[in-house]
Amino acid sequence: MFRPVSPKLDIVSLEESILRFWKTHDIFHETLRQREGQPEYVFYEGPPTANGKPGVHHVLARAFKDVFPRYKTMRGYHVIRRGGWDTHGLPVEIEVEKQLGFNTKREIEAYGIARFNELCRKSAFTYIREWEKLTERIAYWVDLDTAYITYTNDYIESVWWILKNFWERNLLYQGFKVVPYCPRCGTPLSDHEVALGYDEATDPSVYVRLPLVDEPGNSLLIWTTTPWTLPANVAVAAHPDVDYVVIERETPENGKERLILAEALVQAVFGDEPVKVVARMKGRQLKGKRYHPLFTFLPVDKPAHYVVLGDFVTTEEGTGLVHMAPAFGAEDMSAALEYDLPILMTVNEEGAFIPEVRPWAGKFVKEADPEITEDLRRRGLLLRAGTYTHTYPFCWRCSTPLLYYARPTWYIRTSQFKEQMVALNEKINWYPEHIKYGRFGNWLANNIDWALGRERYWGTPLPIWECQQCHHQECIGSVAELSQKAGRDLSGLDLHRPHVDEIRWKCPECGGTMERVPELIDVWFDSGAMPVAQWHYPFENEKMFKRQFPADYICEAVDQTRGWFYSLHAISTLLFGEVAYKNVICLGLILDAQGQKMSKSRGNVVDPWDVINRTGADAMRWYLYTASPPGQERRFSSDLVAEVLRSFVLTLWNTYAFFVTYANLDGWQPNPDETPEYTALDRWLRSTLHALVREATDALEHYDVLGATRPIETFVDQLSNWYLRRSRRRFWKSESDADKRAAYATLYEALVTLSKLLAPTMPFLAEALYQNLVRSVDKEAPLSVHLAEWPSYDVSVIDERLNREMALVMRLASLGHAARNKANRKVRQPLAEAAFAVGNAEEIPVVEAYADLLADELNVKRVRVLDATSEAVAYSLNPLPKQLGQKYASRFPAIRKAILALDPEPAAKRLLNNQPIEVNVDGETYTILPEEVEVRVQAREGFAVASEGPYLAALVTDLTPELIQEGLAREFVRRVQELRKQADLDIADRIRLYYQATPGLEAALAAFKDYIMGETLTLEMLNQPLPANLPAAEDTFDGERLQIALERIQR
RNA sequence: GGGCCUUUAGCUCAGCUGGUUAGAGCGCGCCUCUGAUAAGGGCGAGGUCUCAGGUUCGACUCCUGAAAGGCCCA
Repeated sequence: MFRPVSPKLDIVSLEESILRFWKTHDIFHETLRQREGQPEYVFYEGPPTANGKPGVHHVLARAFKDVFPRYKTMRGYHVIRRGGWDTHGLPVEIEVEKQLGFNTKREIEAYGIARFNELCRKSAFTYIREWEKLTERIAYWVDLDTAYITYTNDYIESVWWILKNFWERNLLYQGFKVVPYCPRCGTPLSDHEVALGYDEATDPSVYVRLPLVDEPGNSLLIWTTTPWTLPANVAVAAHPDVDYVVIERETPENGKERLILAEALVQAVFGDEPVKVVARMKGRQLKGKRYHPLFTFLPVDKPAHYVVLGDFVTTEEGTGLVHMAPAFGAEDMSAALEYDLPILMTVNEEGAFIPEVRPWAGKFVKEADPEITEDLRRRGLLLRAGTYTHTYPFCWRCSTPLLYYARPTWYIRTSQFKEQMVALNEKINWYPEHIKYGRFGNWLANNIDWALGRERYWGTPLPIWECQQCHHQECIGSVAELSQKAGRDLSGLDLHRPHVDEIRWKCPECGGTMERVPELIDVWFDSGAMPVAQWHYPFENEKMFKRQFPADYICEAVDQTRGWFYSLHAISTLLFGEVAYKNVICLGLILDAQGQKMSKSRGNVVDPWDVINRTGADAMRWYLYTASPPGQERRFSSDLVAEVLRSFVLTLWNTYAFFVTYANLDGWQPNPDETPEYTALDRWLRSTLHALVREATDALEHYDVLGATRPIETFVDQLSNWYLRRSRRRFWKSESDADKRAAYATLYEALVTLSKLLAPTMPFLAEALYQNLVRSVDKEAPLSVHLAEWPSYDVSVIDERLNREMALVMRLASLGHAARNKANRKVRQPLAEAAFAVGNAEEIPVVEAYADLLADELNVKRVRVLDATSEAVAYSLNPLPKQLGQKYASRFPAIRKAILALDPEPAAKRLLNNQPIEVNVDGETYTILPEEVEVRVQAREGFAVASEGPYLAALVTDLTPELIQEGLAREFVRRVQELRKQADLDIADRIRLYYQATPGLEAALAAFKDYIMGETLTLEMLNQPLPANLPAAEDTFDGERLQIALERIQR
């Protein structure tokens, strides 16, 4: 016996009970124990930070991460799935700062780094319970008990080992560079962090005059969107080869003025205003022209305020003359080095003007922009001020606009490995593929050195110590090495600030004090180091590390292209000259139902729990797999998931419930010793099923989740709405013969196979089916579907021809229904005959072979093929462009025309007899083959037909008295069944039936008494007045009146 | 400004290496079927396949350009 199943499905409580089952039997760990010693399939978990609640996008990533480890486990691999937590970095610090109400680094230092970092350590796991709950509920099997944590000493020590390796190979260096800098966080950002924070910004747009010293009345005209950098101006750059002009214009204030700018930009700057060009010159002729400085807050110790030349100057916007502030721009800095210009640092580390810049001292630079502009206006130096909207980088965490700012910082020489990183990328399979040479490939090809240093508190300290006196530097690669330097055992030392900062020793060169440099490292380096650091390699676990490197599979969203995907790749390339991962699925972003990005500020964030509690985790997972290709951004809403439940989950569930109900009624059990006598329908379903297994397997081998799931939907639809519908009678009939057993065996095989095919994607439903279908009858079977083997397919069962034939039969059945509809003949009314036309000779036997099936489906007494001399139709020819076009190319239109000009009747007859026809075009004869022309049929007047392409169904709609009586009998049966249902009888209950009917109906009932009694499980059928107190019904149909009542007969 | 992606029915998506009548599901209207079904079947309304050029006997599909949206980078 199978456990009885209700067609009503309470999905949420079902899933919860399966969670308990997995927990009780520790199935997850059992899947690992079972595969101990088998080949490894390596998966890396990209560590999330648990200081925020998990959202739908995390469910997306986790759903996709989960598929392949489960699948590979079923294929026999040992798949360690170690979780991980990213715990360091600014996001954590910012949360703690908020909690403490801090805004500046000074406040943190006053509070104490030790106490601050303790809070960070706790904060990193604020929502860990939420993460654990959600992870478990969506059945993402990952080992959180042994998860690696980036803040542990072991993890940090491994990171230090990597850095020491780089140090010894001279891959770490300190540079003074203009970097994107967050004044609020007080630290430079790496390029991939900058990449996270671009947004639309509206900045001032100001045109400023710089009067020339030696040519009174002439001014250089510059343009900038950052007025705050003007006090640091030391030069103006022109392009040597660009044409510049001196123009003369009227001014409201003082009559005439002359301005110098690029000729190409005159129109853009002055528009329709009439200006007169009074001179023209190349940029190089401007070189050395001196101008009056705009501001003189800081002294200049070198020559400044003259025109320099630079190739970076463009004429795409502005004036073609670029103002240079070396402290605040990369190009400005390189020009300053080239021309030995002074560098004016007018801004402090918090992004405010220093005291020397008197009018705006202490003011955040961006807030000073309007005042600076006003100051220039008052002094007559401002030509025009407006606004300019462009994309500008903001801090990815705190949204403060970044400043480009000259800072000393540490770098990794990744650019030296550019070619190797590009070459290794060749070995990685990217899904979708375009990322490989697109976004990721371009990023690698334009690689610049990795800015590693962070001037912050909570993170992996950069293990470089420097002598305060002679600047001798040493890099430390392990705790043991540090102990040795310090001369004491430091194995218990917390490797964070401020504790590591307190370790000092005597400089071996000069006897000064070695102190750690102040920087931490970029947290992306932490995550990219996980292949090594999760095992505390090379200090221990060497075997484990080697077995678990590189990863076969990783999966994250596209925003990790320059994040984790890059940090893994860069570190692995530099350290081992090897890829860190072989296959990677790169997921698109999640949008709301309107296609808008989900964000807290828009208030359109969907809480994954709302979806899970409504429709269950499986339906949510399934939606994510099937809705669109994984790399594409996708819309998401609770309603879309609910549709999955209705159309897919419930269809499958009801098929399953049907099977269990009838199998139990018949006491059917799978019997491996019996070879079922399959019907054509059974063979078709099995053929389709085995083809499905092949397709899903191939898809998963190629990391194609969509290709492994959508075909299952199609199959379930065919299973339920064709196989089962057509087989209902076989299950329903009372004798238990070979035909019935074959039907059970077929349906059983399909359901069990489905449970396995669904195991990686719908782990709950798969388990529910498996437990009842397999475990309840076979105690030897693996305890869980997730411990079972992935199904194999039998090529000999796959019969492509049978699949094509059945597709044709379905199509003809559909046309038959359409013809009935047009003729206004409901299906319950039997008709004498249905005749079909098909497009070519090969399809004719198919109709004959499936005549019984079609007759039953369409409720007709006879099925036949319309013959070529048929009564119902006229023929037309449809030359097939695919075949003929490819064969005859440009002659195709003429040949087509010639075919259409033929007399269709004889031509069609030849073609349907598989004979060629001939046409003449321009004196040449062409032989046209039967497969090159489709024969179409058209209805003649007065027949009930429906057609599509070459296919046609025609019905004989004349009714004989017998047919009418049979129709009445079926109407009667229908009413009785309805009443049985209303009376809440069991499917197998026998009944006594009372009826009263008008004469026409009464005669029909008498004629079809046996049929009726068999259909309705009636043991006694009494034409009597209805007894009181029994379930009863009355109805009028087809002009007849009927009263019925029934009672159950106790057995 | 550059790179990548997307644009097909009201919605979510198919449409294979070009083939002449562009499909499915959901939703809507009408009809129908049912002792597994929360369903199924049929018919209908709903499409300038974002736009403009080009290649071709033939373009949703290939090429060029443009537009809108998204992501990424300057």
